[in-house]
Amino acid sequence: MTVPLHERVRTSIRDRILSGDLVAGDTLPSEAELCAQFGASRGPVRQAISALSAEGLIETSQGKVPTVSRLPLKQPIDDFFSFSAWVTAIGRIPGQHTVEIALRRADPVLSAELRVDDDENIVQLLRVRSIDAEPTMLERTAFVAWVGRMLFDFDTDSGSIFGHLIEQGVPLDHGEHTIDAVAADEQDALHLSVPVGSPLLRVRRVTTSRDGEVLEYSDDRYRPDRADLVVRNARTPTSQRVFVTRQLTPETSGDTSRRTP
Amino acid sequence: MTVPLHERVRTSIRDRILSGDLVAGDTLPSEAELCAQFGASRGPVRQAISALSAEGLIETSQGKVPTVSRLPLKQPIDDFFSFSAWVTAIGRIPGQHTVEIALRRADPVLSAELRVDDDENIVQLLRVRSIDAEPTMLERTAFVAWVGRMLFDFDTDSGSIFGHLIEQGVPLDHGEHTIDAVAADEQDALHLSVPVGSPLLRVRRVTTSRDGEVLEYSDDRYRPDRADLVVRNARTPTSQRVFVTRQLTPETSGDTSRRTP
DNA sequence: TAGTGGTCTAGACCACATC
DNA sequence: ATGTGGTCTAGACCACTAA
Repeated sequence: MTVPLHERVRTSIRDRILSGDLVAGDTLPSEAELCAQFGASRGPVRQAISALSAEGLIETSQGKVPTVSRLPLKQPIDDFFSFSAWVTAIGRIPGQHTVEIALRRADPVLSAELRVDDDENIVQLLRVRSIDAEPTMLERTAFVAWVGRMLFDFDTDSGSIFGHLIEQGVPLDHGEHTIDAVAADEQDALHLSVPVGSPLLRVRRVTTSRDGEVLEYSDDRYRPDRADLVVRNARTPTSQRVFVTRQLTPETSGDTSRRTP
Repeated sequence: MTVPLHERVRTSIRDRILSGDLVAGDTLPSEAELCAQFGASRGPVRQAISALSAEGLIETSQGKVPTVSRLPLKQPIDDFFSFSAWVTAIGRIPGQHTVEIALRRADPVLSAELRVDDDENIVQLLRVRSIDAEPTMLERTAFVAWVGRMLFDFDTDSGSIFGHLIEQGVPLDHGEHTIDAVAADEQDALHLSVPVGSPLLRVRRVTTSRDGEVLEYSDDRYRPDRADLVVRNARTPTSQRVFVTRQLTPETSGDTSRRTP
């Protein structure tokens, strides 16, 4: 075996959690049991447990057997990539309506983002995403040709393109999201049912493989009265983690602007 | 000593890095040297090194002595809390102009956010933040009284309030940032020199102590042509980390909206 | 009280980097 | 060839939890 023992223990436990064999709140086997099970000493077992704890999958404390975290089974990471995964995770029904899917020559802006030549073809997709049938986000996505072609034999109204591409083996791994605000143009206004010029939350995303090859570029615009982004972080040097997720805009989202008259 | 040996090793090395004794790119002592230095075996030393690596302060690889990361000395975490820290870190000059600082009774919305009674006093601050003298962000902050009082003997135009409060021992630890888009109101328009109704990127932040006590609430509005937020993440289960930071809006930020006509 | 995880030691072998 | 970190073992003691 070239794969280290502590890695084998780690992936074994992780698989049991992600597959649903172990559910939130369940207790893991004790260290002694794991040692026996893998014929290992405590070192590798503890290394695996420590890594899973850092990963956020389990929680440990002295004197008690580790338990599976009660966080969403899907890591927030995945939710942040996939609109469908997020909406499903919060117990709502995601919807999508494909306005257009086309294979065409890249224009200068998109060819630069996707790092392809100006005369290369790319696949473009325009979709309206909704939550419980209410239009929430307008998505303008561009794929490099070899990835985008996989969408022509896929019903883009049926669910998560991201999930489909990953199943097909597309190595989507790293995402860089740039967040700002824009005024709705005519197309935004039409599909999101807002007045032209109203403020939208824009998230532009460049998705790459682990090697840094650009696979996808997207310009997503959210109705701010329907969805927000949330970032949680902490200064504490130990166990500092950052969580990013979307959230439904709370009903009571009061206007806190003119509080200092 | 009740504090574990590996913790002592860890904080010792971390202090040397944060104090500037060890600079980006410098090599740490080897494990053997650390063992001798602390009179320890390899276990605790490796545990400390592993933690520092997870923290992002150092980088390790087989056969080579660990080196101090060349990431910004301040973690992105800190940059995301503090406007001044961020602007300074990117080599620009931060500026701030305090429009108003006042001790007054909390209105219903703010008292709810700060979790104080309706009849309690809070400290409110309205500041224009700028980069290289260009107004970039309008900040409406509210502090619980005992924290806010520390600002009356502090020149709020001189720099980072966050830094000042932390120096005073205010246990600012956890932040929850809600990000959306709003249309500029009259006050926004006046101080940011934009037309009324133009889209602004809004970041509302609730800052709490490690115990969850709410200390500060802020409503920050950015000119999207001046500053963006960036979120980087990865799907890979191992070493998955999320980075959030601000960035200057690139000059070449092309409009990618009407690409699918 | 018995079992658990948290800490630490002492020694070993291997893969990799450097000279 | 030597030193480095990566891995693993076997045993020990302590602090905490739960029955």
